[in-house]
Amino acid sequence: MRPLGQFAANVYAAKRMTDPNAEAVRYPFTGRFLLGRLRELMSDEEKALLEGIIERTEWIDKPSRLIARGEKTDHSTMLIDGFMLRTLDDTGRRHAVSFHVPGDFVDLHAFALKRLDHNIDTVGRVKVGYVSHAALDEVMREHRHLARLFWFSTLLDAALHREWITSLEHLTAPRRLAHIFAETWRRLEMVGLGDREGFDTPLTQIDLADMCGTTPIHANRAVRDLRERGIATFERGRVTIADRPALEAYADFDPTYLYGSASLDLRDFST
Amino acid sequence: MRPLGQFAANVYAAKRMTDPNAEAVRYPFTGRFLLGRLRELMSDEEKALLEGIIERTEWIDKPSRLIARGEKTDHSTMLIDGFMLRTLDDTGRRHAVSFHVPGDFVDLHAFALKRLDHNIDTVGRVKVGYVSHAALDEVMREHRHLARLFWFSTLLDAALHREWITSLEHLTAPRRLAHIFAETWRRLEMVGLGDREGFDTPLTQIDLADMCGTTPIHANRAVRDLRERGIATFERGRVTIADRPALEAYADFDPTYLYGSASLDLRDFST
DNA sequence: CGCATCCTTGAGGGCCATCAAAATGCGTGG
DNA sequence: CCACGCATTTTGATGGCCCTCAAGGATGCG
Repeated sequence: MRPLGQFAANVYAAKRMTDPNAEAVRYPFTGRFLLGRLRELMSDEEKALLEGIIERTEWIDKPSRLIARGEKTDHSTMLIDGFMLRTLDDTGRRHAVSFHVPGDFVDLHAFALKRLDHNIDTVGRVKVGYVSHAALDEVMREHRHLARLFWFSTLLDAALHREWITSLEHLTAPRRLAHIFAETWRRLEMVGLGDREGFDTPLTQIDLADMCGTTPIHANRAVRDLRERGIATFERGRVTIADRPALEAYADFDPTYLYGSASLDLRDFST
Repeated sequence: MRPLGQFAANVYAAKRMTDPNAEAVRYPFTGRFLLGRLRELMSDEEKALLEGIIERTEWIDKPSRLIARGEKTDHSTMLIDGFMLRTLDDTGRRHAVSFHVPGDFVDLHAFALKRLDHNIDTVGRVKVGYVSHAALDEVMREHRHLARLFWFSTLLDAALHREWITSLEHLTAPRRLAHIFAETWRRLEMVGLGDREGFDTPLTQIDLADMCGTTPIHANRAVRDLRERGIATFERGRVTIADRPALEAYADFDPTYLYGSASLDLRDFST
């Protein structure tokens, strides 16, 4: 994988970055949206507008299917706290096509598509915020730059999909798992979550299997492989990374596809 | 895979559809853009605008890398004739993450991302049209509805990615190949290409391998599998589908993710 | 007619699915 | 505090899919 550029070891060291925690406090519902990516290009007015169109928030305690494939929706969902999976079912089996962390506008694309071609499933306990499509439409009509940022955020999803495809095409199951851990950790860092040793997550090994495209049994062997290599450990509720360079090397991980602020030369979105 | 709804056997039979060939004649560069999807919602003014911002067209005779990963671009590319692959390289091997047919605005997302995280490779002989980002920006500033359609078209790419992921996660190589044939045929039909028996394509078995995430050797065995089952044959330059229902059943193919006009209830994009 | 590219086939081995079963951890209720 | 049920995690054995290495055949182009 040819690297596109250097990525600072500590993504928060980059210039023009926004302090993650301050944002999350000031904008409790939407403070992590595009954090670590292009949030530094959002004006205070835009941030306030976005925060203001969250009409309702909700805690969902148990893993559940928030939106089923084919359902017609008139609102979109901001993931405020916790994790979600985007999934597709085939006979008796669930397949994950992407994973979401706080700050992700998980079904913004439903605004344009109206019906999703996939499910949105919660993982563990989550807090979500709802925005009506009518409100989105109104805000976007008046605020072209914000509309452009919304577009950008859906393009990020597509970039994640592409990386997931490549990962499925050329990595073994343990390496794919390593890739998932590496990506998740980076994305959590971007939005001010995770810590020095790893991150907390309510994912089960069954979820990991859905994400790796393997069986739970083999996912377990992949977990064991990472443990025996001294790369990472997985316990219920917690992923601990013992050796980050080894993890990222094993996964053939190059974070440029995340379009993080630390690789600012990657895009030019100031208009 | 749970079907979302019925898809007419002949996608052109649906109401409110635009005649594919007439469009391609009237708008020689962009007449297939969103054809079979939401083109019927484009006004004549919008169609003319889009056609007008194509600044230059070019025939490219040999398979080549049109845009390399990481390259900075100030224009986007409309695929007018022929086929393209979106690829990522890893050590010595190319992996395809999506496939493009005429009418696809292949790197519209480069407008927002500026640098792509993947390559754009041509397959066989292609004709492309170029649009500067400045022109795109100007058109989108004045024409909100057209801007929305551009957004929609990039969301289609993401939907294709998701289907590709699912296909990789749960289908064997011969079935993935069948899925690629089924999808390609449908998409060509949408834009007025392909025919009753199949479609012409300059894809090699090496390309098929890159698309399936297998080796060329195994791709060849997948081709043989489809031939021996009486489902489809692949010769240089031509895919012939012997048994469409068998093909689509074998591939577990449900075309709703293509968001075609024939499944109009899938989205509501009239604003 | 030589060369390059693509297609085809065979043999051996590794990754991962499936079937089967047991151990661990957690929440609930007694 | 313990008993119990349930979901999750772990391990073993067998077999199929697909990779790798190797080699030969077809096709098209200069």
